[in-house]
Amino acid sequence: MSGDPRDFYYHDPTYRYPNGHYDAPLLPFSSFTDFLQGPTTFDYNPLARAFDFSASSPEAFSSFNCGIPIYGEGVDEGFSSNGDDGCNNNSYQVNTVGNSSISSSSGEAGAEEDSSKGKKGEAGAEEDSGKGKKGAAQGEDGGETSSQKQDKSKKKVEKRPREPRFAFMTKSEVDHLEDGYRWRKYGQKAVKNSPYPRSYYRCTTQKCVVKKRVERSFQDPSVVITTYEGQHNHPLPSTLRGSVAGMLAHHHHSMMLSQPQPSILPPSFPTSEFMIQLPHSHFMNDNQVIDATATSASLYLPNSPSLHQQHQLHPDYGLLQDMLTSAFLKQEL
DNA sequence: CGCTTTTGACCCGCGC
DNA sequence: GCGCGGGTCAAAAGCG
Repeated sequence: MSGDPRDFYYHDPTYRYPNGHYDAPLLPFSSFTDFLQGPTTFDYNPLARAFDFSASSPEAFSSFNCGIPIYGEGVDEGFSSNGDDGCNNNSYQVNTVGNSSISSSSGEAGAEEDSSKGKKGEAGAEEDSGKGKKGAAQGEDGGETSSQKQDKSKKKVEKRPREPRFAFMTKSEVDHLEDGYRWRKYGQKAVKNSPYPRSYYRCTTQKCVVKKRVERSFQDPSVVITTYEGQHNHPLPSTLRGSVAGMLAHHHHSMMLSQPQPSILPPSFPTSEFMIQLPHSHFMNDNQVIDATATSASLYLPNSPSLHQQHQLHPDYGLLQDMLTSAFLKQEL
């Protein structure tokens, strides 16, 4: 881990990496002590969940951030660059609410192309990706392996576009936040320039290809950066209960049924729902900070103090959604 | 016993 | 072509 200077840069939200990536903006939120009862959690699907649910864990986190990274238009490849350059090291400097400053490096590395490495194992699931080849390597059979490799290289399989990703930061003592879904960890890697590792999780539901990465910000160890990729194709596990599950499931459901503009990436996360509505340019625009407490939420626009607004928080995060939407629209004006 | 986590090896794209 | 770094695989270990 040496540091690449880039890691410490402030990334211009509008900057696009050569690969086409956008730097993602992050929206910091603060204190929902409400549910915060848990140290945990929440992370995942964004805000929505965050807002309410979480339930299970009892600790509290004082603030969380949420952001969307990317959508590339080109979906594509973008992310894959793992290389050193750009992608992974993106770091975002986010405004902070109160005094905590949050910044993260999320690397968005994304590199996942789906197919890449073959997936053999779980195979079942994805049909799609198909491409996979198995990890030949692992085996020792050289022959096949090599042939397989050739195959791959020769045919360029088109990689299927990567699922939209959604990242957000959460102040939490625990890395893995409860979000209502069941996940299985399938890998962990050291993060460049960070003492904290990044963990990779996959949704355990069959045929669901949603993945998520969890890592702790090296700049602010109290912050956990969670990146979701893909959309769940199933309801929340019934085991999770309660309102949480119910709400989430409900929400999720409706989202799936109503995806208006496919072209724009509708990530699976509730939050993304409203994010999608925002014009890119503005959305990427500077850092917006949202401060939410159990009873109210505020959106701070660093460059426009006057836009600061407060709203009552409802049990239903829909309100938050509205708040965010209107806030962004205002900013636009 | 079944599922999850751990963990080292491997794959792959990219820059040099 | 090589090395780097992110992401994934899968055998082994751990856990309830």
